[in-house]
Amino acid sequence: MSSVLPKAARRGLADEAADLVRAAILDGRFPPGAALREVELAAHLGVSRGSVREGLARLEREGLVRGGWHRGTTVIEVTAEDVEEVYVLRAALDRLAATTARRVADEEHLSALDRLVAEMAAEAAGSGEAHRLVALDIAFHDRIYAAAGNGRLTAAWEAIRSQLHLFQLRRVDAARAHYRARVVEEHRELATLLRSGDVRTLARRAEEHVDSARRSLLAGLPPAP
Amino acid sequence: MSSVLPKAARRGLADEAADLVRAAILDGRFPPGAALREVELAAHLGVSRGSVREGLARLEREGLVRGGWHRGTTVIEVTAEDVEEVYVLRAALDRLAATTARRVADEEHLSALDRLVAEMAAEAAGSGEAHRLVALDIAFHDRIYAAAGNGRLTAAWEAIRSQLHLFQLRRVDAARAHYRARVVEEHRELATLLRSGDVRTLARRAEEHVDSARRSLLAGLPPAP
DNA sequence: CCTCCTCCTGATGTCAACATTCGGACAACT
DNA sequence: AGTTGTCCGAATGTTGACATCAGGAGGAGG
Repeated sequence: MSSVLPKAARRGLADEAADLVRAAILDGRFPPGAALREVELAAHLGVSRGSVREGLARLEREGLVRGGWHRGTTVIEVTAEDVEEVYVLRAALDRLAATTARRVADEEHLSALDRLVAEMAAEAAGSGEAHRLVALDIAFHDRIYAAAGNGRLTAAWEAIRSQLHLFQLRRVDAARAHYRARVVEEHRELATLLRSGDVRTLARRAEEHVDSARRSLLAGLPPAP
Repeated sequence: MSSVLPKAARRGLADEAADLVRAAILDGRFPPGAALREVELAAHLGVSRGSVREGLARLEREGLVRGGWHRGTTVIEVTAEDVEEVYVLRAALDRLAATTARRVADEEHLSALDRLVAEMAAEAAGSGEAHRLVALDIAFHDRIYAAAGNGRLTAAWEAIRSQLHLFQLRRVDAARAHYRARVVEEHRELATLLRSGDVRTLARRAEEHVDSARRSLLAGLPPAP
């Protein structure tokens, strides 16, 4: 996840399986509501059910899937209520992350943010895949949380990160032009404020940034699913 | 939790194991830093290693234990940095939960809060176990999150709830008299503000409530563990 | 005496088979 | 016809055995 230190931490098959399934969900190969059967996944991924099970538990922690007692695991739906919940929480988390990062971020993190904005600008100018722009968007906020250096805060962010990723992908489908036009400028402003801005202004802008995303997504959603 | 329908949700052995181990940690039978060996727990609880493993994963999601690749699972330490992280995040979450609950809470939740304050007052007057007072403290905030009705927000709260429980137990050890004296009044004020208070005042008081707890805990901790 | 290498021990990671449970199909009953 | 009770299939929950790995004890070499 764009960490500074690759750390080479050896991961188990459970993490591997979680990554594969997560990628499949974000790619749309598992549409919202799809059932994720353990035996099926185990056979397809070439690992045991135990590992798949552990990987699915991880995705459940990320909020990408939901499961119940003897009721299997399914991909979450994207209802207006879900979007509302995630974005309201994200606004509070982003506000805290931004104000904290404003205090403690070092130059390395700040320049990394500038670099990401530059990449976003290049990507938005071209007409490439929208997926890549969304990935850069998420990576930008990953950096802010990393800069804040609060492990629990980062964990809370990671608990909604994947859901947000899924939502943002729908957002570009719904409002592609609008998204491309504003995404670069909004992030550039955030990067500037993080380097040398008033804390209160930064807090307000961080919340507004989320609110902007929420509204543009809700506009393209069915009102009552 | 206090839903109209008890739902009688049947739980698996993993949940059972997680509950047992969590209780043991909060009781002090597993002190901070203690190693939680899977085979040992499995034998002692009378279940298989797989179930214990899944239960430990759940406790890891709650932040009560930490684990690494082939490095086992250990109870978290209580360092000043950990306390700082949890309370800073909690302040942001509590602020959001309180302001949301102020808008959407129904009478049932509000009267439940009053009832909890009354119980706390009765408990603080007597000289019973401090554990019970802390449990009521946590339950009070559980109610606020339930009243807010945001599932993701509640999940974020539950990710630090058990750690907070652990910290608060240390807090009463460190500053027992101070805690008893203030805990009832602070919660009573929060309950009042939730029923009919200015939102901005409520938000400020919610953050101050957390800050008060943080400082009184940090005061009784070793400076550099 | 210190350093490095090797091996060993105890633990976790992984697996495939067994037991339990949910949900719907089907039929009997009212 | 609508409802209730029963049965069956398929998926999950659980288990014990096997494979793999981290960390330290011990000894050879410097």
